[in-house]
Amino acid sequence: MNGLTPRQQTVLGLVVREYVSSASPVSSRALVGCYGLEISTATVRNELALLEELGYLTHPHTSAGRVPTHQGYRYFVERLLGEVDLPLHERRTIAHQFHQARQDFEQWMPLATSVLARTARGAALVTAPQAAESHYKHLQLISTQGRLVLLILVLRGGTVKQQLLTLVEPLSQEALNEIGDRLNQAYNGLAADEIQARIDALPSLEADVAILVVDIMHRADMHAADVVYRDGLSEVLQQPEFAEGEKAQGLVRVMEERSFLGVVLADALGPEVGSVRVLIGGEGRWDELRACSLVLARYGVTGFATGALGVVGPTRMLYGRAISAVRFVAGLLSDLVYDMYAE
Amino acid sequence: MNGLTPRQQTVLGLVVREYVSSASPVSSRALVGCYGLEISTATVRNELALLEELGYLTHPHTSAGRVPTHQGYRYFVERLLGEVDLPLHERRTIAHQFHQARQDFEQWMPLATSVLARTARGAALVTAPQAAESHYKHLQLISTQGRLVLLILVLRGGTVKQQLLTLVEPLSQEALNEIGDRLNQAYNGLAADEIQARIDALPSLEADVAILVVDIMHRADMHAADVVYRDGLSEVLQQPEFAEGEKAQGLVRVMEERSFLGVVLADALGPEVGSVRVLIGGEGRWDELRACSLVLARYGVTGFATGALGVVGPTRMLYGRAISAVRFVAGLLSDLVYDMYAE
DNA sequence: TTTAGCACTCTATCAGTGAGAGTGCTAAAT
DNA sequence: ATTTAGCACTCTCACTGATAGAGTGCTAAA
Repeated sequence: MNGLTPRQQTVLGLVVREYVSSASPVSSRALVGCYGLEISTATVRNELALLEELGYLTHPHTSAGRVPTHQGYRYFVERLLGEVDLPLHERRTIAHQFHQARQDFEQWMPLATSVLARTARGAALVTAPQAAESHYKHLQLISTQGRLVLLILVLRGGTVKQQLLTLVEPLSQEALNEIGDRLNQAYNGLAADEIQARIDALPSLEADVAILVVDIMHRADMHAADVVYRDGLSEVLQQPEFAEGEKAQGLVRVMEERSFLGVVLADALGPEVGSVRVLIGGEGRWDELRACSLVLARYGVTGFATGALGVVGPTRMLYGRAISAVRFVAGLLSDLVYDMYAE
Repeated sequence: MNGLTPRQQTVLGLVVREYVSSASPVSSRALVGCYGLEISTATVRNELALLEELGYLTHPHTSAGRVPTHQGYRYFVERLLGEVDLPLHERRTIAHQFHQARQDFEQWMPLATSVLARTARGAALVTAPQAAESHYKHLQLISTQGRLVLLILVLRGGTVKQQLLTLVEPLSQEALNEIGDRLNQAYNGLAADEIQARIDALPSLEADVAILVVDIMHRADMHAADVVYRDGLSEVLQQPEFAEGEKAQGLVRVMEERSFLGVVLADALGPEVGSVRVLIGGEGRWDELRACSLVLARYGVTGFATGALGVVGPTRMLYGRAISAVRFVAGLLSDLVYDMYAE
């Protein structure tokens, strides 16, 4: 069903590349002039007219050059782009940065986001890895002042949750340690529901803490994807398609609104770690994204912990760079997650 | 040195209020018509001309109404606004939300940011509270797999830092607990430098961990303000002053760029918790902020832990709302920090 | 099948125009 | 001395042609 002749593919590819780099409609003359085609402008015009008829290109108006349609971009991404990869020196630089930050947990997400934004030349979004299901690893109760206690809960995979807890009456740090030790022995490696099922057997104080722990784990399962790291928004807003404030505002809203992001990520990616997905112009489902493309991937280890990451840009984006950057960074993050979960 | 007559003050105040609400230059007719002044438009025009001569107002062009200058806004904020406060029902709603989130540490910053943005009708920025100096509270080493160990360090004030640690050879969880216990006993309440001074006395394994702890604490002291919570940017971009993409981009860059924020916050606020500061049009020092005003405050407990928060908007912003919102939220956050540090 | 040539269309730009808004000034009124 | 009415003046904004330029689509020849 690949209805395009080789020459049509060449022409379509050139139109996309030229439009991506110039941001203005591409004329037949520009194609022949800049890319050394061995055919005349008239022939190119015929091909362009045909490609337009097939739905890969449009006309802003009668006497303007051609602009790719969403369908045109899709064809480009799926059939013309081929397997792309970042240049070796870039891959090396990035891998080195990740290696340096390997031990420093808190740097992972900001680093990934900033690297992704700069490499893909777009606005980057990264969500923290979320465990498929939280598993208890370690609890520590720390006495603060009077009846106020700081509860630190470590989950499998290294997620740390903290919560305040007000006791009915003050307890010594030793007493708190004992409670912690008992719960740690009883619950190590269990999921929230399994803990829930064993609460009855506990004395009341431990039970209170355990209820809180279950509550925290449930919340962690629900809301982990809420934390979204962003970077590179201002770079994207420099693109001419966002010169009008209204367009710019649309993009900013997409980037800012938590709920929307969650829906798009879930819908476009699904729960499994897999290949890079490209979403062009909202793909008919999201009107707010009509002018934008997203390049998305899920990283991590399916069944243990995964997160999502992606690049947002105008439909006229550098798909090659974006796709390879997303794939590469997703791979590096997956490695980090794998190290944390392999047991 | 208050050179303005009462009537001039009234007129200036009305111009500011009207311009803030209408976003277009204010004519003498509009002032008399909408605010029921008992004087004619001609008299108002005389006053306007005088206020312009004194530098409080400008003219976009000959036949346009008046627009406040930065100096005009400053006079308005300092002398005409008076003591403002949020309406009681709003204060109650916000206090209630904070009360609900009191126990849930991780909610504090996002909640404060979102409340601030919505209440002040601007873009909100909040930095996490940073201890003046980190103090050791508790260490926990958690065995993960093989030689990989998760180090959890709790600092006074409830800050939790996590870091990976690769051992030379695997150790059991019990052995790790013993190391943790020994360090906890030795270091409880100490600052990084004090720990540094006592490392020599330790066996080599403990010493390695202690070096890492000191390193983490130093990093915490340096970089805590790096984490900035943001919200409400898209609302501000709806304002007509950001209709051109270029202006919008300037604002987004200010909001996104870490380094810049740090400088502004440090410079405009200083290290002490104090009253609300208003920065109008960059105050001559920051050109990127020429079209923006910031309403800033430091919250927390001076000498223990403080953070900064603020609202960014166009110079034509609702100063009354913004100032009272910033003050109120700063107060609530200070209370939370106080609870965490009072010992 | 390709190409040269040409008519045609649409945009972007510039100057010109008239309506409208709002001021600044002057002279009269209080 | 202050306030006010009246009016001339200025500047913007929106609309209107008119023009140059870019680029296509079509036709007829190679």
